[in-house]
Amino acid sequence: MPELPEVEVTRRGVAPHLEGQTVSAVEFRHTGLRWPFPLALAQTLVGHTVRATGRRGKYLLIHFDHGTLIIHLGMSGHLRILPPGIEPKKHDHFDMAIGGQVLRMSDPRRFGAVLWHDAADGSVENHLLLRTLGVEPLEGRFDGQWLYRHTRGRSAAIKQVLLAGDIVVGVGNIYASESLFRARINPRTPAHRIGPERYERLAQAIREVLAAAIEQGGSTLKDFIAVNGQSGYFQQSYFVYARTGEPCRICNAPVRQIVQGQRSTFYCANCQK
DNA sequence: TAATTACCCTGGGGGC
DNA sequence: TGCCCCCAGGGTAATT
Repeated sequence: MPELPEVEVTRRGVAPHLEGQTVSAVEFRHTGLRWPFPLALAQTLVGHTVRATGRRGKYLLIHFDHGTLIIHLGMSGHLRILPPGIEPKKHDHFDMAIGGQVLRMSDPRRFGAVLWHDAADGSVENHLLLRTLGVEPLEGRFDGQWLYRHTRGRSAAIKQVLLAGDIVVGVGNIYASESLFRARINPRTPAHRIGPERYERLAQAIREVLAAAIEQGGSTLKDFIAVNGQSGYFQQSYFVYARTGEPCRICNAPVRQIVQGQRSTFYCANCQK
């Protein structure tokens, strides 16, 4: 399932095929994903040129002069760049013909989204879905102090506070478990009970885990296929995620699985206090 | 008012 | 073969 590294790997994969190229056609094969597709998107995009690509959290941004196409991959979505004329398959919901190729979005579980933000409505950062997002974890502003300051009023478990996305974005279920393991913090610890030193370890762990996943091409589990059709392989380096009962790679104690906020959490009770 | 919790959407995969 | 249940991200509504 795409998390921040997969979205960033996807962005880097599609960017050279989109930037500076002009849209020649847009096609939808479904009424919508999480939300209905934007009305008249073909009229909005055809004839316009992609100026740049970007990313905010797990939202992929395709910038035009007159607005931004916002794409979220949900939990099973992926983008591919294809030559024209390839027959769409069952879950291929959205095509954008551009520069002699086709950007195709596939999303079996349809939790993803394709949205349009018009430049007349101001910066895309003001979009309803983007304006409440926390800081980017790979940006300079994000560090242990940032985590410490923004968790003073938060009594919920640190794992769930990370997932909420209002303090730091892009730390999904997999990377939250992995980062907490590396920082040696028990995922059930109330966020406001963690001090500056441990938050510094956590911030560093989050940066390292995400950067390593991007470097390695993103995780795959079952659903992620990179833009060139190759799978990433970060899952080979998991310390705890999906390793219930297997020995901790540090101390050999069995990895535990608990449920927090209806999500599975994996941790080592011996290493994480 | 803000934080937290519960629920919901979908469909692949595993277990029986 | 077919049925049922679980799981996932994250928005929204309900509750604390």
